[in-house]
Amino acid sequence: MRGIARLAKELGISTGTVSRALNDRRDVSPATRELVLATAKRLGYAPNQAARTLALGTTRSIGFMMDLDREAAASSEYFFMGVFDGVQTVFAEHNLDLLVLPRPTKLNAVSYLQRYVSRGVFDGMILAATQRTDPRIEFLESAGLPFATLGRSGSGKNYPWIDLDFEGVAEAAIDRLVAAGHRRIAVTVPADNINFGPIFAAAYERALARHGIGFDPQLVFARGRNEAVGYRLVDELALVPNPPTAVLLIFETVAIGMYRRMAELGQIPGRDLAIIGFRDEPTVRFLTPSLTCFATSLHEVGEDLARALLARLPGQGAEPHDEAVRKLAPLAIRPGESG
Amino acid sequence: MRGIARLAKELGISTGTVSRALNDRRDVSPATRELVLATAKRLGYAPNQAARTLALGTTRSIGFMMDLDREAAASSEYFFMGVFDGVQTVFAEHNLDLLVLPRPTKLNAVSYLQRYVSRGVFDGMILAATQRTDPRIEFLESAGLPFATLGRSGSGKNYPWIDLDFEGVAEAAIDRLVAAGHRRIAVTVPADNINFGPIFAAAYERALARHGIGFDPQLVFARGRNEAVGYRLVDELALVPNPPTAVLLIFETVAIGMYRRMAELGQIPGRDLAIIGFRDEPTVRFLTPSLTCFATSLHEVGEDLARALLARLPGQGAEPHDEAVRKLAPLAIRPGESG
DNA sequence: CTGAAAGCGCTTACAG
DNA sequence: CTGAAAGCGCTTACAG
Repeated sequence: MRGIARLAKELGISTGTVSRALNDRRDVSPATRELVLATAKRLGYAPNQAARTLALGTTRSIGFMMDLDREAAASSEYFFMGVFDGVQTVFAEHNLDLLVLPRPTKLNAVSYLQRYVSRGVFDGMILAATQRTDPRIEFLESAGLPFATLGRSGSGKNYPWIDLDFEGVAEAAIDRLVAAGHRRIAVTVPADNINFGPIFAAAYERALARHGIGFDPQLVFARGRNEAVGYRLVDELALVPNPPTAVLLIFETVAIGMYRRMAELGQIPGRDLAIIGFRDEPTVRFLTPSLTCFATSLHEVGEDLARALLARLPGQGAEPHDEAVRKLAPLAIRPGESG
Repeated sequence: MRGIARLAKELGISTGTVSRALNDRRDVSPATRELVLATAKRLGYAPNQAARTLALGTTRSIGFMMDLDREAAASSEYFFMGVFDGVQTVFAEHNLDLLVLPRPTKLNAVSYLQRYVSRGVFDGMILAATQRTDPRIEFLESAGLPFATLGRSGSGKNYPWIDLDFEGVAEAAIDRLVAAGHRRIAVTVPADNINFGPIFAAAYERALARHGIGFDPQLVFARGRNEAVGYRLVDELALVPNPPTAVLLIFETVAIGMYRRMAELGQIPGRDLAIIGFRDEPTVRFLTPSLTCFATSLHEVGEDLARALLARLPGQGAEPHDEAVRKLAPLAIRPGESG
């Protein structure tokens, strides 16, 4: 005999009563509740999750799908660490577990998701690195599983999302560069179909327009996110006719490669070329001259994401047709010497 | 009516037969099997995971615990992505799911593990970043849950592990540096209690001894893993009495900061200071002069890890007292210009 | 406040 | 080859 039955036998009471005591129902005498809890502790009892799920119809666990494809991920492992931590801060208060789903590179995203969804493994799901059109979103909507996304998308109807304020970043960066006298400002954008690519590019163009600066497609560089990109970018920028005097980076790690190439050329960021990065990742904080970039709390992004999903979960007093939470996480400029 | 009962009703047969057909038992007529599978597909049926687990006593999912603490993680950015991918390659053949458990920074590692283990959520567990003495290992052994670790440890008795061949790296690196005429060779080691720290340090010392070079504690730098460490390290090395002419890095990312500081000082890696890094992460591949470092297949490490665990799972024809798999993943030197 | 019983959705001896 | 039934370990109306 095992599980709750063993406890019940040990105590000479029914399993029903043990269950009620364990779940803190009020219709149990304080005495038995004490006794049950003490015995459970002594015997190291914990309720079997599968049995609980089956009886309750709820798993209390949430999946967070993560792409193993380095390029598709479009965020570093460190990025997610902060987010996971934030998500779990909120989940802990609601007795929810976070389980991360690392999608193998050779598996289709939707089939991978489906595998879990159809078997009822999760009560809800979080998606990251949303694409311009994202079949995962359509799938989850049609499956009727509550979900929230880190990033907007052209797909889907009424789902909650949290996203970084890419528009705000582009605006603040361009304002700062223009104020410093720059008129030829390049920008890097992602090379893939991640949703924030066009958003960032459009915001860049709008910000320039506000200052009466025309858009020059030659100044837009669709590139990846690693240091090697930055190393090459320095030379590429110099080759543009009427070369830019400043560049705004969607991936801050690119700055590391730029700094090194510039050092080799005897150039100094902020003097010979203005550089503004995106997030102030620990990985770029060591750069000198200090990199101008933007601070945001990944922990808070995670918390917001958790709350946005929570509001969609049944039993949270929310109607399924209530408007979903949508929020842009602000990024505060951290002025540096690079631009 | 839902689940298997709905299928059974639809087909006018018993749930038992449906189950047998679905699970490819042979005591089902080919005709009914076909029919059941077709109907299941048409209705989008997938077996409820909780019910299956409860009936079978097995979850077919494996947890991979990951530390969210950036320092405790002690692996570079993309390290785990490769490993996860490899693990899942093997798991896929055995119908096992990999779920990653991101331990919140403020939660004790053992309590976090226990939360899942005691509720029977996983059939097995994988641990990474093993510590010199690692309570998680003792806990899992006492709980009797099959597990494997990425990294050795002083804790535990007979559990399978896969580890990188730190000894081989130290040896090959020192051989190469000594052959190039270096006698004053510094080394960086982790600043925390990760298990490979002392292993690497000892191997470094032994390798020097083989060449008749005495150990100088002033040449050992216990440091973190980021670029800032490298940026400072260049100056710290120069301050050592009778300064080293070469340095071996346990964390290759440190090289990025070193390269930048050296560029500022007009120094060239490989000419003014020999540098050998550890793994050839994509993140250091862009460095010029090219960094001498070591290649290993994270995908294979993941596959080995999966197989090592698999051998401990019940029903794999293995006895619990069989000797556990223990394997050092080889790293092949990639000679560069830096040292 | 407590117990007996049904039910969650599966699987699997056991008959036939 | 198939069906009826028990069982996996929980929870929760329903009686009392």
